[in-house]
Amino acid sequence: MFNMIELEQILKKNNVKPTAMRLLVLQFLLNKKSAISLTDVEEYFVKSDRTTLYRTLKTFVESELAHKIDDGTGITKYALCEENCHCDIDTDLHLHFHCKQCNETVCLTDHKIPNINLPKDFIAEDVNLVVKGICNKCNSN
Amino acid sequence: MFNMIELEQILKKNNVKPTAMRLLVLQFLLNKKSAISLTDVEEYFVKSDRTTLYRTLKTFVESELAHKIDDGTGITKYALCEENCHCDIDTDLHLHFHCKQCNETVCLTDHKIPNINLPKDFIAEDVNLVVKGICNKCNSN
DNA sequence: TAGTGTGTGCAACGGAAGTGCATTAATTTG
DNA sequence: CAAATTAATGCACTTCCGTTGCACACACTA
Ligand SMILES: [Mn+2]
Ligand SMILES: [Mn+2]
Ligand SMILES: [Zn+2]
Ligand SMILES: [Zn+2]
Repeated sequence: MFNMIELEQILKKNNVKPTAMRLLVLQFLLNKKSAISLTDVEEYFVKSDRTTLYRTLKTFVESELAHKIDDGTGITKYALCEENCHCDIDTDLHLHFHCKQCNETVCLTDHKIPNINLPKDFIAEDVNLVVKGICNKCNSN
Repeated sequence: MFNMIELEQILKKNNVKPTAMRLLVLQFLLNKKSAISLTDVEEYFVKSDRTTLYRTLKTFVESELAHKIDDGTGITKYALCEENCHCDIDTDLHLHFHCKQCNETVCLTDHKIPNINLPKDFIAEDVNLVVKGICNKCNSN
């Protein structure tokens, strides 16, 4: 996948100091196909503290390296942003899909959020679109 | 607004036994223009217990009298369904708007959720579309 | 090397949803 | 009508997750 040098560059590009933990969490996120929760990271890095991981993810979100996902499960998920993403409402926001069977949440980055007509005087600043159902993997089993 | 007889009929129509508390909560919901949280109800009915109100709302949702709204604030909101609503994915689901200023969440029942194209083998069973920003009221002040 | 700032770990807190169980109210049945 | 059954309510308690405060460790800079 990615070696440490590459991981470092990703962090530096987003003005995040490449500490050991951050590099590992970044690697973890890169290897995951679906969105992950704090608990997921916690269970993987048993040696590290929950708070550190929490703040690592927070740092990633604040530096636009990752985005938070509210998939309606009540558990906040995280996923890496795509290259050059600024979580812009018109160009970057995409659909999220939560599978009720395998309980995984995925970014459908190809499915941008459709333009939404709001009533007069409403101003949109952020949009969240989540579809729940059965994912492709679970469906073909 | 609605008198007790009418309120009773609404409950009975949805096979909910019209207890005193349920009638009052129904009335409260009917008078509210925006979606309400359990805490909202709790603060209004100080004499009643939170659990009772919690279960009242739960009963309403289960009997399709009301629907739950996850507006991304982390606090579950509730709003009455429209006449003949069955929370059907194709016909009933609508857009929700959360105002960052007044902190209110409203149902935009006229704005049905647009048809969403999913990748192959994905099955949609539920959709949640929430727009955050500034509402019409806050915008005109 | 001393000093300053940032990152990490431990502990504790807070809000909100949910559950178990006893009590009370309503409804059915003899 | 009285007894028995069922449903609703109230209180206490739990759980889960996100978050914060503070002390210590590490890293960089003067
Ligand atoms: Mn995403
Ligand atoms: Mn609604
Ligand atoms: Zn699945
Ligand atoms: Zn507003």
